[in-house]
Amino acid sequence: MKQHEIAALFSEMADLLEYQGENLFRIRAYRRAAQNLESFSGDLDRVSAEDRLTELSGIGADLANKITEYLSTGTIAAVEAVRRRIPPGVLALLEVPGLGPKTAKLLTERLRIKTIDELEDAAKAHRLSRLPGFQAKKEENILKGIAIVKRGRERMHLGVAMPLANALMTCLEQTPAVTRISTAGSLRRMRETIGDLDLLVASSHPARVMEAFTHSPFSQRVLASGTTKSSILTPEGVQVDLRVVEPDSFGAALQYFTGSKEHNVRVRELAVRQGLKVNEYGVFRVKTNRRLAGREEADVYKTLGLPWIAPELREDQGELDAAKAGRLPQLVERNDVRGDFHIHTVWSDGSDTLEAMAKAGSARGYQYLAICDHSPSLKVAHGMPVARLRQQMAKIRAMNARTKGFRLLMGAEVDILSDGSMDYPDAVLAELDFVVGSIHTGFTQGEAALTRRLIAAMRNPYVTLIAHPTGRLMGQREPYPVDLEAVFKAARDTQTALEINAYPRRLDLCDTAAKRAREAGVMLAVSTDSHSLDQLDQMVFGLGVARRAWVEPAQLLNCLTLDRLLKWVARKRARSPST
DNA sequence: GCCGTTTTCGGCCCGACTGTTTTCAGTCG
Repeated sequence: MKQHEIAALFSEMADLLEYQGENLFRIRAYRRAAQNLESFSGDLDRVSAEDRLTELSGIGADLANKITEYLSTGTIAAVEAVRRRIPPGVLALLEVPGLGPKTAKLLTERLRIKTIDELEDAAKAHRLSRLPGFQAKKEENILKGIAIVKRGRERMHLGVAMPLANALMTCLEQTPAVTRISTAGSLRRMRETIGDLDLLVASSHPARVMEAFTHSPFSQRVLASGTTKSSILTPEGVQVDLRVVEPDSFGAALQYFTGSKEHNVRVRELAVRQGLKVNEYGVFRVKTNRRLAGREEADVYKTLGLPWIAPELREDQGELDAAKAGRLPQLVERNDVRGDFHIHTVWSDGSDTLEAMAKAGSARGYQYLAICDHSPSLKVAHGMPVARLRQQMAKIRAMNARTKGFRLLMGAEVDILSDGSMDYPDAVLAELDFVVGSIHTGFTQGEAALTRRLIAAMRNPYVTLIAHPTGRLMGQREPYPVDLEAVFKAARDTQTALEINAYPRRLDLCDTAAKRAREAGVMLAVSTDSHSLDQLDQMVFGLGVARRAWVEPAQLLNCLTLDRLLKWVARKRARSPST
């Protein structure tokens, strides 16, 4: 994973250079190289040894040398040199919103301010107003910015952001001046966490929309307010940016406001090479300034000779090349999903009955739900002893006998014990339709042991799916250390599926890991880990991760029909256990 | 610092808002 270390160094270098007021394009080159390295999944040592580093996008002769230098010495002299020139800690100043490199440099050089605390003291003592271009208002804004940093700019997970965005949109839709409305930004791209919420409105009366927005119950404080762009802070401390454009520009504005920034830069570069200009108002021919597109987002891409690109792909991770070559994935959609795995009920720690879950699954158009309550060692979750599991199986069999067109699968979420063995004997697992293996204990065993544990479970012929493979809970628990590449290889070799857990705090595998798993030929499954009826609808969050991982229906276990799913499970069981 | 179906040098995406400016720099997305 050397590429991540190098990416971090390049990224730091970009920040340092920015602080120094270096050439912006040089800074961007470091940022771009860092981003590309971050998503590189090959063998960096080998590419370096074969002298092919410059084949990587954004890596030229200079950065290739720096990578080689790091691979052989563990440091990059140029980064060390720049570090020595800059007072330690000042980069933290850049975290204050509204405070950029120019101001940070001014503060350090003129007032010797090196930390956010020193900055706060200086602002309170009105020492900043002695600086050129500084007056009371700027001092005030810096103090507000510090307050935001200190409160902790924690990003929301999708489970918080999505309902808030929907409530805001419902509120704004009450205004007659609003003709179209959409989410944009990282929420529309379905990133796992969201910083600020971005909303876009089409209207011919922007002032009325802005009025409604800044005076709504969601607006506790107005951060910025213009005719086309305003920002508010909600009572929960969430920043919401609203952009209003004429209906003729809605598509172009949606494209622009959805981002990512890196994707947009690429799109605009592509436009320039065709004598075109893209901004939030449309696509224009540079020479004549004639507008060629703007009302619909798809027209923006079409005018540049591209098919529409799904928002989840817009991260400058090769989607533009794929689009040009006509090789965009046919991303999985909600209607492709035929069922959900990993469902809990009152039989262990869920809050709804088998009957209620079956009804809810059927109502969502599914063919099947795998009921997977906990195994006995997970006492806190009322894990079921074998006898109780068999009672549940009998009940499910009886229910299935009475229904047509929908089936509950007899499953279990079985703990993978610390030695890699399963919490039910194989003879019991063999009675089940679907077995989910999970680690819930012993997170501190270390990477080697945890990896061995997961691989041992995958070698069990009855284990169909590994749930939440890294165990992370965003904001609560870091992922446990595990060699994912080894896990992917074992998953493919043993024909075991890996879960994209759709619970918004988990989203585990995450998008980048799921993408690597897919590239490694692993079958994935999105499951909600539902403990109540409503949570079945969290499928959409897991699908967001799958789409960000370029997953097509054929790569997702729960897009199989019931018949084909059962055959898939049986095929692994028919193979003799791997060695 | 990267990159090339105009180019190996001279470009590199584009615009809104704020504060303080009287024409713009800084910051943000």
